[in-house]
Amino acid sequence: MTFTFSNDDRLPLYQRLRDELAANIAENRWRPGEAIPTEAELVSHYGVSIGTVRKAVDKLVAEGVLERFQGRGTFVRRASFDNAMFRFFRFQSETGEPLAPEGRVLNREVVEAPAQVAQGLNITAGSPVIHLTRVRLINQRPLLSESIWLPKEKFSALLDIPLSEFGNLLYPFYEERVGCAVASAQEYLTVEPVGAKDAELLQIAEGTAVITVERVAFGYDQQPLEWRRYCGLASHFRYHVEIR
Amino acid sequence: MTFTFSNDDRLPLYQRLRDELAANIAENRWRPGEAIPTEAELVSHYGVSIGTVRKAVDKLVAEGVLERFQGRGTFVRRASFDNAMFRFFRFQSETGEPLAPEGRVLNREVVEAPAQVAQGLNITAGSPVIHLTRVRLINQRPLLSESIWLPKEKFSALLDIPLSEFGNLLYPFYEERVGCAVASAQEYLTVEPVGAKDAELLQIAEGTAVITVERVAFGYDQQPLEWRRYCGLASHFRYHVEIR
DNA sequence: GCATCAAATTCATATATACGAATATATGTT
DNA sequence: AACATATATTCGTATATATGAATTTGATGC
Repeated sequence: MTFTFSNDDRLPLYQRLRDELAANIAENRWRPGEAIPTEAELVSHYGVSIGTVRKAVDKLVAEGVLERFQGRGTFVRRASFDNAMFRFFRFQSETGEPLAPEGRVLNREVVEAPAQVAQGLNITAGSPVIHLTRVRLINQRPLLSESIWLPKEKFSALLDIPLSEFGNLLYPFYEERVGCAVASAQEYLTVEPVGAKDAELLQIAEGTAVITVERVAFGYDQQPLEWRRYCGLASHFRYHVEIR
Repeated sequence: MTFTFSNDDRLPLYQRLRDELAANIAENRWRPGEAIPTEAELVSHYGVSIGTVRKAVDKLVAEGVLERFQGRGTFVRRASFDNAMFRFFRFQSETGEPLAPEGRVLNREVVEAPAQVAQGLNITAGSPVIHLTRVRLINQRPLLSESIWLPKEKFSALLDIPLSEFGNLLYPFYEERVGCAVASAQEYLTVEPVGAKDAELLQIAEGTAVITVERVAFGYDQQPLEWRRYCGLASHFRYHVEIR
């Protein structure tokens, strides 16, 4: 009744165990926010030593997939995109107020996936997708203009929900209504002159320099879930990196 | 004749060992590119187990300070800033040529440190600093305009060297001529309308949007060595991040 | 119910040991 | 001198074990 690893036996054992653990998350047997089995349980289930278990878990912690808490357990980490709006933009609060960002979906339509969207979502061009137009505001001032595309098949449940119920954060909303949790994302930044539609939504002059971000969001199974493009005034752009 | 740790004994042993190893690098006893003692030597010198040594080294590897090579040894990592020019900017090569970037120092002067420079270098405002004006070119086209400040005291050797000998990469040049190796850096990005001087150097119209980067470079002892501000056309800006 | 204390659970630290893999060094052969 | 081979060195993987720290759970008393 010992576990037999299904993957490549040329890899070190802790790597193969890492892959097994990751598969449990990708295939939704272990869900975000939940505890995975204890180290002792993993030892007996997989028939490896505690050192190997810890090394495999170490890797997944470093990858941001798991989170450990001494005395409590090891949990599937829920990716936090709460502050993604502030990753590249800073909006000064006059009086140091909390700066609660609001999200407002202005329009929803089903369209055929444009080429770039289809490529990002890894679907065939022309497949039906849901397209959301959304603005992010602080103190009623529109600061980011977003265009969001979702595969219609997987996200069709969103078509029956009034736009006013979408709330300020989309990813928890997706998870709640569609059961799709976002695990990671890739973002690509450029600077562009703003187009007519975004200019109107942001209440700025057409052609003003904006930072344009294209994002693909992935599930725990690495499948693309959402493609979006958003932009905000370049004069609000601020970013910091450490180089080593 | 056993080693006694000098640091806080409330910290775990591997942490304290990490700090001891890091101090050897910060105080220049172990130099970039060189091998540190073998794991077996560290075990006997510090009187700890191999597991603890490996955990301490693991940390420094994760921090980018050390580099391990199976069968060869563990080395102090030399930070590579070769591609820093391409971290935020992409310049298309028409024919897919190698794109060899050139660096050209146009001017060198000794001035009193402006407030922002002094703050970045952690010296008192008004202290003497060397100010370099430099452009980075590809195929003779100026693409980045740089302003570089160095503490005069530490870098005075640079004042005797003809500007033509500064070469295309400054950090290896600093290390060779001044003995100061750069270990890490912090960069802060914004988008600005270009000023008159930079516009002239970049041969663009004044007021064009440029990405402005402010950088503080640190030595292995975490002391600031260089402060610079550089800018390049915002239309050349491209950046990619992964979010987890 | 509620607070308090004890016990159990769970991850973290530290040591010891054995063997494997990658590389460098020494040796021997031609 | 050049090459092949054996040996030594050095980091990598895997196991076993003991103890400590942080947290949760359960028992107890009021």
